[in-house]
Amino acid sequence: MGIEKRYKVIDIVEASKKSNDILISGWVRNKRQSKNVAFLSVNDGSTIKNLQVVIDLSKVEIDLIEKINTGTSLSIIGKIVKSQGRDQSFELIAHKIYILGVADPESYPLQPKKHSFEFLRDISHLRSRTNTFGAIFRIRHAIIYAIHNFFNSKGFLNIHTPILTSSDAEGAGEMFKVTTLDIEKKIKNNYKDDFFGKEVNLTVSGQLNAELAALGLSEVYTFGPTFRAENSNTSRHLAEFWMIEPEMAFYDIKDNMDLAEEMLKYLVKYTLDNCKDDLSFLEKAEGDRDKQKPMLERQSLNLTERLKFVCNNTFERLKYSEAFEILKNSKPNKKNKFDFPVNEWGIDFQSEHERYLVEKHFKKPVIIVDYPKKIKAFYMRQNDDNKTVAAMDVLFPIVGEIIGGSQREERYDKLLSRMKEMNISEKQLWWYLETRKFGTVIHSGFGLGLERLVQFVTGMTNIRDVIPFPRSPGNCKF
RNA sequence: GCCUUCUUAGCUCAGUUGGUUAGAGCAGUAGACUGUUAAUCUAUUGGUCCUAGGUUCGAGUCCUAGAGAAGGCGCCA
Repeated sequence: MGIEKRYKVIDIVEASKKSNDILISGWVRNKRQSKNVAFLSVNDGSTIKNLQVVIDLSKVEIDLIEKINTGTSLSIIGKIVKSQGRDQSFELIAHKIYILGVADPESYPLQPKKHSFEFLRDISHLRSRTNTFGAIFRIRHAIIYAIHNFFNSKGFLNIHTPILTSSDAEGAGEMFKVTTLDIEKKIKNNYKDDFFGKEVNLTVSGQLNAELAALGLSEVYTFGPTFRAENSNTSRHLAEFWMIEPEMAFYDIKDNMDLAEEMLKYLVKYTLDNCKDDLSFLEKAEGDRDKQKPMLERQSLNLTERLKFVCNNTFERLKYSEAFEILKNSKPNKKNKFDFPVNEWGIDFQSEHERYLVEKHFKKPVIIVDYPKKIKAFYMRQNDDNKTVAAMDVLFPIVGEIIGGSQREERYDKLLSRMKEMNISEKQLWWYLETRKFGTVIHSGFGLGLERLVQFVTGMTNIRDVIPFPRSPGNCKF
C-alpha cells in the first residue's frame, strides 16, 4: 500500500476505471456474509452510492473479515469488474484489505436501518456517515459553490465583512456579547477596560459594511456567519447561520427583485443539474415519510417537481397594499380562520398569511414590495407616498421568508430624519451617513438565508438538519 | 418567551380499565447457508419504563414539580 493512487467511490460507480489493481478507502456501511463470500458496502462520501466490495472468503484471513463491521474504516486494493448483482454496474473484487479503524458493533450507534432525525441530531459527530446527511451536505456544498459562481460571473466582488462589530443599531435582533472581561468578577459594565475599549458583539448582518464597499466597488456580496441571540424555538431559526448579502450600487428595487429571482432560479437549477442522485434519494425518503402521514399533510408535489416549479415559474410580484386586499377579502379571513385577522392596513403579515398567499392563492413564489414604513428598518428607501418603503420579501412555500431586502435610502436628509424618528444613534453611524454625504448613489441589496435555501432544496423540515453542527437556544454541542 | 404533545431495550416503537414475571422488529451474540445488497433462516443476550415526590392494597399507566425533545406561534434569514 502507498504506491497505488486512491480512487474515490464516485469514480468507480459512475464510470469504471480500468486499471488493474486500484486502491479505495472508506467506511463500511453494511456487511453481508455467506459461507464462501462476503460483501461490503463501502462509502467515502463522494457519492450517495456505495461501492460493493466482494471478498472470496477462501482467499482472505477469516479473522480479518470478522473484525469488519458497520462503521469500520478500511482501505482495499482490488480489481474492478462488471457486477453480477443487480444494484450496481461495477464492483471491486478485493485482493488485499487493510483495516484502518475498527468500530465496535456493540457500541457503534449507526445501523443499516432508518434512524430518526432527532436521534441523528444527538450524534451529529457521526451523522455525516449516513445517506441522508451525506446527500444534504453535498447539496449544501453545491449551493455554496454555485453562489460564488453566480456572483463571479456577474462581476460581483466577495467582501468579508467583520464578524466582531461595535454597531448595535441595526435592529436585526438580540446580539451575542463578546468580551475578555471576567464576568465571574462582576465588573460593572466598564467596557473601557475591555479588549476593544468598547462594547462589541457578534454580527447580526454584514449589510451596513457591504453597503460601504458597494459604494465604491459597485457590486459586492458578503457570505459569512451571522449570529442572533433571539430565543427562537422553531424549525427555521438558528442562533448561528450563514447569510448571503449582495449589495449593488445603481440598482433600484426592481433591479433588486430581478437579481433575487434570477439568483434563486440559478441556484435551484444548479442543484437539479448537478445533484441528481442526492436529490432523488431525498425525494424517495420524503415520499416514504409522507406515506406515514395523513393525506392532508402530504406534499402535493414531490421534491424535484417543487424545484422545477421554482425554476419554471415567474415569481408573483405585488405590493403590500395589494397583498393586504387579497388577504382581507380571502375566505379564511372572512370566516375568521386566521389567528391574526387582516383588517387594518399597516399590520405585519404573519406566517399564516404568507403561507396562504404562496401555497393557496398564487401557488408559486411571491415577492411582496412596498411595505408600510413603520414595520421596516430605518435604512430602507422611503417612497413618495410617505407611507411605504421600497422593501421586498421573497416568500417560498414551506420555509416562508427566504429573502428580505430593500432599496437603501441614499438621500442624506431623508436618512437622517428617519434615524431620528426611530432613535438610531447618528453618532454611532456617522460613517454610514458619510456615504450619503459624499458621492451618494441609489443602491439596493438583500439577505438570503443559506440554510433556508438548503432546507427548500433538500425538503428537510427542520433547519437543524441542514447545517453540520447546529446552534440554537440551549444547544451548542460538538 | 407562549401553546400543544411526547419521553418504555443500543435504535424504531407496542403496552388494553391501574393488577402476576414489561413485549415486538432491527442491531448485538452463537450457529446455518454456493453472489448478497436494509440478505435470509434458527437460537439468544439485553430494561433505573426521563428524574423527584405523591395518590393507591398495587403505578410503565393517575396527580404535582423538574429536565429533555418534537410540532405550532412570535422575533426573522
